[in-house]
Amino acid sequence: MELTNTKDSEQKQRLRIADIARITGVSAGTVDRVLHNRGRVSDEKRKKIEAVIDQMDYKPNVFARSLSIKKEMRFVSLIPNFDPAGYWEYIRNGINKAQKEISDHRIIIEHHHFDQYDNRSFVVATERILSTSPDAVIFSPVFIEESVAFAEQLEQQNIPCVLVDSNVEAINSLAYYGQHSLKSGYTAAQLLFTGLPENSVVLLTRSVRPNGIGSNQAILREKGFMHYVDEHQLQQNYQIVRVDLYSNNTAKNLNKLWEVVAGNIPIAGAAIFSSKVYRLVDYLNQLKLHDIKIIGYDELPQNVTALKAGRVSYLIAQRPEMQGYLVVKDLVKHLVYKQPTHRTNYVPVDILTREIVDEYIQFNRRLNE
Amino acid sequence: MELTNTKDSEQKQRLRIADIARITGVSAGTVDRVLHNRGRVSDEKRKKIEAVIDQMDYKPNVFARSLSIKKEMRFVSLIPNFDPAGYWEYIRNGINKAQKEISDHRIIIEHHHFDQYDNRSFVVATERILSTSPDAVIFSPVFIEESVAFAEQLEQQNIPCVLVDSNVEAINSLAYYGQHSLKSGYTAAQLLFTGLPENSVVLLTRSVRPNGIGSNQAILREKGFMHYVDEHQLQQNYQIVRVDLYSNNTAKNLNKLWEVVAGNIPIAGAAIFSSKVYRLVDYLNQLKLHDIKIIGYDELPQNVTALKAGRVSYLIAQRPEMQGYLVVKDLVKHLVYKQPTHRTNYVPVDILTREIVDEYIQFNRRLNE
DNA sequence: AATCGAAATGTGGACGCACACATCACAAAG
DNA sequence: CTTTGTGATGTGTGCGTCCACATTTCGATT
Repeated sequence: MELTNTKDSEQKQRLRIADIARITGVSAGTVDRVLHNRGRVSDEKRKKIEAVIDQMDYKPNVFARSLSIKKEMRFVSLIPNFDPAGYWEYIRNGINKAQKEISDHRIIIEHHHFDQYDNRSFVVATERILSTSPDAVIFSPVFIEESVAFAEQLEQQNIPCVLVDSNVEAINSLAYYGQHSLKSGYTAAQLLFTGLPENSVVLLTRSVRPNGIGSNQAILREKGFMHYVDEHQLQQNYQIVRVDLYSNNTAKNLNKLWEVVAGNIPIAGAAIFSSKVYRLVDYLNQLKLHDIKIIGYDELPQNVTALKAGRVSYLIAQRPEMQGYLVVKDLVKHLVYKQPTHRTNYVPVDILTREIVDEYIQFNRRLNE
Repeated sequence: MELTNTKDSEQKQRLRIADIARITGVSAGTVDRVLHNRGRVSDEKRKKIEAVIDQMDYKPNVFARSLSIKKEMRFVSLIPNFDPAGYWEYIRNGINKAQKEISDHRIIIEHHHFDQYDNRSFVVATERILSTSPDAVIFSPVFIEESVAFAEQLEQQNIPCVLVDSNVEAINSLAYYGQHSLKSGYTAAQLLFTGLPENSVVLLTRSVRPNGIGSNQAILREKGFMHYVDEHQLQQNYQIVRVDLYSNNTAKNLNKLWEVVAGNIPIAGAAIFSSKVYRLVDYLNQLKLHDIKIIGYDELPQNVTALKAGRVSYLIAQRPEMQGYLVVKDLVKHLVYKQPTHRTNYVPVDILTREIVDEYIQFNRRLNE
C-alpha cells in the first residue's frame, strides 16, 4: 500500500501514422497498408513498420477513426409489436439509443414487428426482411422453429444476426443478450418461498397463447422455479397449482382462479412468469384476495404501481434497454470495427422491491439519455 | 398496434456546416461562430444562419466534433488506497476505463490515494492536489468535514469536482454517483429478517476505525437497517446486538463475538455494513457458528466465495466500476461538451444470491472491457 | 542496352468539426 | 492621404481510413 501519487500517463504526444512513417522512412500510405493487412508491402519494410507499431504501442485516435469510417449499412430489427409502455418498447428504446450513436456512421435501423401470439405473422415479417437484403438483423426468437429457419436463410445470404431477450442455441448468431431464464425462475422461487407460511397453495400463472403454448422464456423460467421447489422438497409443504391465463378472456381467467380459491386451502403465494403481473394483481383484487405474496417480471409502470402499493413483493427485471443497446453495439463492433464479440451474454437477474425500484428505473433512464 | 414496418431514418445525406455556409452565402467560420455563440457576426447574417440551422435541423457529426476538440486537461482522482481486489480497486477500474476513452482528447487522470482510516492522510493529499491546480477533481468524501473544507478550496480556485461512492450534500459538486445508503440498509434488513426464526439474536457488525468511528456510508446503512427494524417492530422478536470489529485486532474481535455466543440465545442472523463480510464469516467459522444467515456488501472475490459456499445469503452490490466510469464521463460532458449533468445519481441497490452472482460479475466485467 | 511488366511505394483528396490565425473592409485618428 | 484599430469574415490544420492515381524499383525478356 502506498500513499504517494502516481502518474499513469505522460503528457507526451500520441504517436500518429505520420510519425511511424517518418521514423521508418516510408510514406503514410505504406503504414496504412501494414496496419490493415492490405498487402503490397515488401517483407523488409513491413517488418520494420510492425516493429515500430509494437514497440511504440501505436493506438489509432478513435475519434479520427470513427470519423473516417463510413459504412452506409442498413440493420433491421424484428421484435414483437408492443402496447405503449410494454416490455418490448424498452428494448426498442435501447435500440434507438444505439441508433442515434451510430447514425454518423450512416447506419440506419429499420424496425419490423410481429404479433407475439401469432407465429405466422413472424414468418411473414421474416420473408419481407429477407427480400430486402439488409446488412444485419436483430431479432427476438420468440418462436423457436420459425426462428431457426429464419437464421438459416440469413446464414445462406451471409447476413449476420444478433438475438435479444431469449436465446436459441441452435442459431449461429453473432451475439445474444438476455437473462438466464432458469436462474431467474429459480430466484423467483427463492424469493417467494422464503418466509412463506407452509401448508398453503402457491399459484403458478403463465400468460399463454391461444394455442396454449407459453413463450420460450416463460417455459424456462417455470422450469427454474420448479427446480428450486424440487431441490428444497417443497411439494410436501405447499400445494403448487398451475393456472394458465389467456390474454383475451378475463371471465375465463377469473373462473379458473375462483376454482382454486374454492379449494379451501389458503393461497399464500403466486408467481407469474411474464410481465403481466399487474393483470394477476387485478384478478386477485377482484376476487378479494389481498394477502397473497406475489412475484413477477419487469418494471412496467403498472407493475411498479402494484409493487409500491405492496401488492407485489418483488419484481425481477432484466435491463431490456441495455439488451437492445448492446446487441446493436455488438453488430457495429463486429461489422465496422472488426473486433471480436461474445456469443452469449447474460444480463443480471435484478431483484426489485418497492423501496429500491425508483432508483433502479431512474438510473436506467439516465443511462439511456 | 401495427404490423407494418416503419422506416425511421431516411438515407439522405446529413447537413454539414459547409452546407449551411453554402446556403447562406457565408464561410464555414461564420457558421461556426453562430453555432457556438462566439459573437463577431453581423445580426443580419446571424439570423439567416440561425434560421437555416433550425429549419433544416442541423446536428453536428459527433465523431468529427470529438476529433476536433482537444482539451489538454488534467483530472485528479482521490480515493482510498486499496488492497488488491478490494472495493476501491473496482472504482479505479471504472475511472481507468473512462480514461482510456478520453485519452484522445488529451485528458489525463492522475491518481492520488489516502488511508481511509487516517483523516490526516486525506488532508495531506488534498493539499498536494491543490498545489498542482488540476482542471477537475474526482474524490470520495469519506471524511465529511475534511471533504467540505477541500471542496471549498476547490470552489475558490474554480476547480469543479465530482463525488464517488458516498455523498455530502454540503458539497457543491458537479455530480455524485453512489448508492442510496439508507435504502440499501433498509433492504439488507428486509432480506435478513424475511423468514428468520424469532426469539434469536441478530448481530449488527461494523468495521470501525481505530478512533471507533464508522464510515459515512456504514453509518447511514445501519440507520436504514434500523428503520426497517423499527417499522416492523422487530425489537420485540429479536435481540439486536451491535458488535464493532476493528480492522487490526482479530483476537479482540473474536472475544467480543464470543461474549454474544455465551449469552445462550441462539444467533440467527448477522449483517455487516461494509465489504469485509468475508472476515465476519471467518470469525464465525472459527467460533464454529455455521448456521447463521449472513448479509453483507460488495462482490469482492472473497465475499463471492462465501456466498457460493452458502455461508452468506445475500450480497448487496453497488456497481463500483460504473460509478467510477460515470463520474469521469460527467466531467467530460460538462467541461468538454458543455452539456448539463445531474447532481445526484443513485446507482441501484443490487441484490445478489449464489445463483445469480456469476452473471452479475461477468456482465459488469464485459461492460468494462 | 532497351523495353516491358508487375509489384512496391508515394501522393493527395474527401470526410466534418473546432479552433487559431489570416485577411478584409471601413472608419477614426494622425 | 496614410496609418492604426476594430469588428466581420474567410482559411488552414489536425486526425485515420480508404480511395484513385502517379511514380519508382527491379528483375526478366527481347
